[in-house]
Amino acid sequence: MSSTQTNSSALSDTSINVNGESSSLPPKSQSKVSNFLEVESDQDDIIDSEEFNSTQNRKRVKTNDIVNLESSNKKRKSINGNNDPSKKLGGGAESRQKEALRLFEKRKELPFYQGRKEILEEIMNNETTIILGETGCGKSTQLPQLLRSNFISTSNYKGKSPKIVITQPRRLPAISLANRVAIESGCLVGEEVGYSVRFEEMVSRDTGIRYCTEGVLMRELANPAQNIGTSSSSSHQGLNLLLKYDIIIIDEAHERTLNTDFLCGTLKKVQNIRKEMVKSQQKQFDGNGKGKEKKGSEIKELKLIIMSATLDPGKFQKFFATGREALLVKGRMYDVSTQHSLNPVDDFIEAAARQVMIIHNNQQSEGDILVFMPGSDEIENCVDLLRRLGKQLSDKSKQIQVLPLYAALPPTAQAKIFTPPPEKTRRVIVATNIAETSMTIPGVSFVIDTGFKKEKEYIFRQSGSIEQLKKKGISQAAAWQRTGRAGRERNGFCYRLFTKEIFSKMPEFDIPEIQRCNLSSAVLQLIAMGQNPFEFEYIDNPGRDAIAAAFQTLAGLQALESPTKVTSLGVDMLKYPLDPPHARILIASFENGCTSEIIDILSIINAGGTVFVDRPNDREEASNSKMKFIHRDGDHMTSLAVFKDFLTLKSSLAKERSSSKGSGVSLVGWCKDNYVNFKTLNQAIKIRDQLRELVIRNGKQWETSTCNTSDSSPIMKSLLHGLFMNTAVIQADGSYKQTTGSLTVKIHPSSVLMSKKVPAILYDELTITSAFYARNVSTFEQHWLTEIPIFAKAGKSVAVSVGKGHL
DNA sequence: GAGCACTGC
Repeated sequence: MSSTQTNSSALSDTSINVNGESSSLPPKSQSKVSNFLEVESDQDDIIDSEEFNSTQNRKRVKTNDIVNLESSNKKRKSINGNNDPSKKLGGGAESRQKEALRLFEKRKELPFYQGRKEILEEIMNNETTIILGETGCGKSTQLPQLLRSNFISTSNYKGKSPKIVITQPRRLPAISLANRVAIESGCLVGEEVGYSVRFEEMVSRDTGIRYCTEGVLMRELANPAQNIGTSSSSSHQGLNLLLKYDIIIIDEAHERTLNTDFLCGTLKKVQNIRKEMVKSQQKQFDGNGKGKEKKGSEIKELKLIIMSATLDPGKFQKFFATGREALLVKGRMYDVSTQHSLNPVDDFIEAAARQVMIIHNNQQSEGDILVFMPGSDEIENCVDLLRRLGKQLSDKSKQIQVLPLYAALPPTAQAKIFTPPPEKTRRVIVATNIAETSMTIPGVSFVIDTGFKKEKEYIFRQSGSIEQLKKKGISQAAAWQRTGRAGRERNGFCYRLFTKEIFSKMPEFDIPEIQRCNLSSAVLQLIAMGQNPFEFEYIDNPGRDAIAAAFQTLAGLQALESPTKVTSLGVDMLKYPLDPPHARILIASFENGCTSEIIDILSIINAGGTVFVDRPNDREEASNSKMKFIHRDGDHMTSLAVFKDFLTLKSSLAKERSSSKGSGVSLVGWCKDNYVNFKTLNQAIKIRDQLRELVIRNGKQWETSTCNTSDSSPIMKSLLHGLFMNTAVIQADGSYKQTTGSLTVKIHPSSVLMSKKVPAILYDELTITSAFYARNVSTFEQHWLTEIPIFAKAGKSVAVSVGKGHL
């Protein structure tokens, strides 16, 4: 039995197929390729040739494909000669309406549109609806429009269209979907259809459909005061009831990000509170008979819609107690034949390369090859091997072009996958998980899956958490997701470098993020919302240990007055998009007079990359170049020095440009020459701007820095306020011992302090590989620790008692 | 003297 059948039969118990198609599966085709034997399809609806032709147009309006969306926007941009779709397009309202009307004909062909009646009815009749939408069914673009135009007649809305929010796990889809739906609706982005993501917002008073990232909505839930013009009744013990929205859609819920889970739990609560409020409001109106007068401030119930890929909907059904079947909407995907390795593979890099060459040499059919690897190291090895093999191909035969793809690659290298390959060349892309969900690569017909990924693991310790990046086997769900990448444009093949038996023993789903990450930020938000993290309704409980660890961190940071109440310091910490320790550092900088420098340092840390590029090939040149930036106090001050030079050059280049004097120097060029990571620093600028704005909005100043780089003590003292758990002091033998724990830690070789002997160190993170390595390290004076509350008070009992006392 | 999955506010 194929896994598809397993999957589908599981679904048939719990879902209604709204397209009215038979749920029985077509017979599977059989074929033999190389050492693979078993053949499976991961798609129920194999599209026959007639259907195949008729879907050619549909592909252009395929909704989940962000690359398609982008390219369709780009086309539009070039037609109108305008690079910003948010600005007015060349044509006026009339031409937009025309375009919308033309697109409407295409939208009607989407599976989602065809099932709209059942979908609408289910949503109207239930407070929570779960929709399982296959790739390409159009759910993310069509559902909000459908609700906006068809929900008016229901009694709740009294002639007004409902206000809708739809969340996405990632920024790019939120923006792309808003752009797409704006075009379909015949409006400009920010009018009827808008979006809000970090650093960017396009919404107005008229916006009826708002796409946003999950994090944005989570922040909104925790910040009742932030909403301008909302009455006091809109919040409930610190929880924003989101009264300005009628319907909230959680899209891509199957991804189970930390925010997916916290949103589901919190929104369920909001939904219940609003239901109670509607009831008591009704009683009040019935009592005094003045209901009509108060119509303006009338509270409405909240409708929730959970949309996910076709995975097990049982968890969501149980969690929301819908008592209803989930709606299943068929998609527009092509058939993918899946084959497993007959024997276990011992060298997956070599096996993957060999399989690439077999496909390249044997297959008649067209299409590029996508290989999934766990990490960059394996990718570079595989790319080297493939390029060597590629050189052995005869000049007459079709060639291969091999490209690596992972997040740490510079943008120019990443962009190569979107350019057409050379003539008579098959492209081979060797990628990490980035190609599983974050990036859609065009032209792929073959997937080779090693079955591995890398994942960060947290080891919670009272003395501070330890991180480990581990190579792990993937889940069955992830294997199907990878398989699906071969069937986006035509029928495809997926070769799994693991046996069918290994597959059957893989976990069915990934462990949700909430069960494997640091919860301190989320727990602080929950408490601020008046919720008890130990009693919060979780889809999957993160466990008492993880919650207790978060409590302990927060207590140490003085963010908690009691397990159910946040201190004013804690309230201040929530005002910034930073982890609690980092927020604490920022707040400490207000008193230490070094906010400008601390904002810069925090921006670099949070930019999600290294300051210096580190490639094995040019390590010596890089380390020589690094010398000129080195600050004796450690990595934080060194990063700051690089950032300051970067910013100075940036502003002088901007001045040059305005006076049209070109010096030929570029920011990117400077970064290259100095082995500095442009992507990291550029991202840091964005974060810096946002933090500066928030500091001012919260009545503080960042410009009045009183410190200079020769005396970094105010900066170090500020860092210590957030990182006191991450400190160690030197021992007689030159090793470092934790101050809050008993581990012996080493300074990571990437640190400027690596071979220095300093009395005490603080660090951003502790990782375990061949030893416990402290990364991003600075030195400080040990006696400063007495200024830190938990060290000042006798022992470390404060943090522990709050963490443990209420378990 | 070492190995760096991916997001997001």
